[in-house]
Amino acid sequence: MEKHELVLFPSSSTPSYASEIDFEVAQNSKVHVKTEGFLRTEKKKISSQKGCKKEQHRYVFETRSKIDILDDGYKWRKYGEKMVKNNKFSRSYYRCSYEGCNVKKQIQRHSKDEQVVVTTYDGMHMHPVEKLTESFEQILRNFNIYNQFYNLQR
DNA sequence: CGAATTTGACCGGCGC
DNA sequence: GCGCCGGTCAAATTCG
Repeated sequence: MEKHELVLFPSSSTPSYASEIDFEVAQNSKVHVKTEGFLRTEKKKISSQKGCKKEQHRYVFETRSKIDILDDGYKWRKYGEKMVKNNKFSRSYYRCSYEGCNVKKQIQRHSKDEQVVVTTYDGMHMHPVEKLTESFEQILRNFNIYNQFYNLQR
């Protein structure tokens, strides 16, 4: 059985909650999801609005998979790529191409284990997904559940 | 030919 | 203040 590993972890030191889920995304393909309070809010200055600070959500997950680029159902437009220090792989910057949607994500490979892809999401989509790939439909569904759960708790 | 990507320039925050 | 570092812009280029 081919096993993917999907690990959600907080970027802040204080996780809001933790959970662990196993589910199958396809026949003979299981995904193990480890969640340790993956959402945090952060104050971010928006340059266009002087001094105005905006709360943004951020969550990060690592995926060990043969697949390099994870298709999460959203349409992304690449806008940058940068070599990061102490990492032999570059980091890619994407923005959600849905009109008015300000969600961004970064993708980079783990410096130690090059089989691990680290994906960082900034912001939350306030519009429906445009497409769903079969293998990641349930992952997405879990994301949405987590987002709703988190919003209810605040 | 319009849209997406590539890639060096640019910019702002932060540490020294 | 200056230079490094990470993030973004945008012109050129490639792609569909």
